[in-house]
Amino acid sequence: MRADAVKNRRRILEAAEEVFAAQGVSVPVDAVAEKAGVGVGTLYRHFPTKEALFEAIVLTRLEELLQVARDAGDAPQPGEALFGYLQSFADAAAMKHDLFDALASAGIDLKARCTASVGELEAAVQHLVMRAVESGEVRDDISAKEIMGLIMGICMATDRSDLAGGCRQQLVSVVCDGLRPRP
Amino acid sequence: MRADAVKNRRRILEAAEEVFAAQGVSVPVDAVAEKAGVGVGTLYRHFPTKEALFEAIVLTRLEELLQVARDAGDAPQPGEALFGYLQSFADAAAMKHDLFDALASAGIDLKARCTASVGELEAAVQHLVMRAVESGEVRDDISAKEIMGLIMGICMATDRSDLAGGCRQQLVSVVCDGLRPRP
DNA sequence: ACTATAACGGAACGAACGTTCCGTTTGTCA
DNA sequence: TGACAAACGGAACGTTCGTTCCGTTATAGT
Repeated sequence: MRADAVKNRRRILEAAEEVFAAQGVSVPVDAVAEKAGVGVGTLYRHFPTKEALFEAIVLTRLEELLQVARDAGDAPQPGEALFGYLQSFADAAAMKHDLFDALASAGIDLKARCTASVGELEAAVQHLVMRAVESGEVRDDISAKEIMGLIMGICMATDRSDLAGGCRQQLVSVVCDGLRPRP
Repeated sequence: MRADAVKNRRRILEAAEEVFAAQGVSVPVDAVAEKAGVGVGTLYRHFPTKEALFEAIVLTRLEELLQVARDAGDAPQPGEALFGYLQSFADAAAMKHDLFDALASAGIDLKARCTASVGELEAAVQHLVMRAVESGEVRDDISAKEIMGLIMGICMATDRSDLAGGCRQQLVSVVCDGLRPRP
């Protein structure tokens, strides 16, 4: 591979990461190319479709979240592990619009690899939930999918309204309190 | 106004209500026109822009929700009133994609009238919250706007197609439990 | 240095969608 | 019933955006 090719590929990835995170994946491809300082033709030679580029970025994000979830999987206090994870999940989703888009539309029009990764993430969260339920710290009538949906909705609401950033943590904590078993 | 004009206007509104509810407001205008059995030109004579049509539908939905909120405003048991309202809100949003869209993008690109209606709705919810807080059934460190954020979360979670309808009640109960004062 | 070719840039293409325009139809009133 | 205006339908326009194409430029091996 030629030297300028590797350099451009890296620059495209960096630009896409930045632009997608800031404005979501609906941003035009041209904006990514411009940010990277290359022509659209160059971008398309490295990534055959916009969705391929999208996948390259989002998959790494999902992997990061997955890793965090798995790291929390064996923590000594399952309840705290879950609740802490949900906070960092919310923080990540709020900062990265692309991640938010990916999770929000999972299963609608996303390519198979993204859907699969979202599934893995759900499975990892499900594991956190199960452990928390077994330890008696979380009610047993709720699924990982539902919890993730709630958190995503909170991110959406705090993202798109004039709510102060700090209140996101409070909203997540409300949900966490609601997840505890009824006395 | 001519007889066929009245008839067509009504048919357009009915079609838009149906189509927007089922598929969200991003559905092409042509789809609404076809559903109504009229040409796009006719649609545009009755509603000068797509957004005008969108407003006409969504505003009535917001009015309905506002009415329900106000009806619950004087209920004898403030806590149950709030929790019951959250449930019906979630039920309504789950069925109506347009409502979800409207709330999701409130304050971004919505016309002033929609934003105003959302504000009214917030005020009505604020009243419900205040009464519930005063009666000691709901924690006092949460605002109506934040509650709306939680509602958004429920809407989003229930909007996702692969969740069964019954789990919506569980999600609402999680949020409601989280809203109760800490023991 | 020279050439073969990999890679580049960006104009151009096509599809989707909101909106407009105008020839045709239809309701209404004398 | 006849004529006029109101209303209709849908082809066409402009814009946005993903994608392709090709003439130009830069690289790497000899």
